Amino acid sequence: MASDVHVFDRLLEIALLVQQDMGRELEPAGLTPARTHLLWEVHHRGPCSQRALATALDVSPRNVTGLVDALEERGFVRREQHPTDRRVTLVTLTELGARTTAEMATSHRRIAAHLVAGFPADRLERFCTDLDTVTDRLHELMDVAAPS
Amino acid sequence: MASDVHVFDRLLEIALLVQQDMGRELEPAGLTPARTHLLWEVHHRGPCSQRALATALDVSPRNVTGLVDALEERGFVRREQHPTDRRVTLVTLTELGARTTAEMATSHRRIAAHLVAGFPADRLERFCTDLDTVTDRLHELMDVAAPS
DNA sequence: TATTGTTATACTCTATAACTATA
DNA sequence: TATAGTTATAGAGTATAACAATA
Repeated sequence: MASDVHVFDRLLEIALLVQQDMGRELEPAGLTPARTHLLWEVHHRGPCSQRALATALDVSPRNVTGLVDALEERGFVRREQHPTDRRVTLVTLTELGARTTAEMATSHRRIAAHLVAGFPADRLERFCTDLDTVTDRLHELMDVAAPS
Repeated sequence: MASDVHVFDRLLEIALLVQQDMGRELEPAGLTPARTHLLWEVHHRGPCSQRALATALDVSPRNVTGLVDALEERGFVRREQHPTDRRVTLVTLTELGARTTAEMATSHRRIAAHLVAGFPADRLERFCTDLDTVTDRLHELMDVAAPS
């Protein structure tokens, strides 16, 4: 049963499932996948400029404007002035945003725990190592192939 | 290094990378991710009704209409009459569509082979088994949680 | 009456290009 | 001159609702 194709098909399937899961219960609150992704990024990086977010998400600055607009309108983030550079807008989490991302993190942990429940320590260890390898090679492929 | 959270983060990362990769060289030809997904489905199922595609892709019938319109316009698929039920439109691959999906399959095999290159047989075997387990559990989670 | 696909309408995500305010 | 963010415009993906043709 173990074959190369199998691996790719599985990864594709997993990609679809994970994507579907991200922000399914969140959509009612206006947290679409793209907005969730941005919120998640701010959660990890702390207050940051929209420019930085555009780069991090590999998306146009214009797009970030729209996403931040929507998130601000719904109370998840706040736009603040950069202390020294007046061109820059700093995006920060509101209390609601912080609470929401904290819940997401908890949810991720719960899901991940369920996914590998019952794996003996050494098996989990190997699985993580292999996942790392595959991820690294995917990154390589993307970077090498990217320069159109 | 091996931990539950690690697994989820990796899967999320992989999801993003795989998604990005799917149809990057194809976009110039008008093959966006959603259209590619539909094309891929027809490749696997053979000629099928738009209704069946809507169900398979978990998407509205209206959406399928648009995707098939675009694919037909670009010569990847053809609409044909169902032999007995005149309500039904059968979507089939054109020669171009068949050639394109064949190339995609080849590309998948090449990528997958690279991802697990150098894995000894038993390690690949275990990795596939674990991927299967994780995929199955993801499916479970989605199905259980889905009924809103 | 139920089903298939379509038209109508609307919202989200995304991009490029032109513009404003600041460095 | 270069950078950060915005307005303007456009294409793609998605959904619901109403409708036509067919079963």
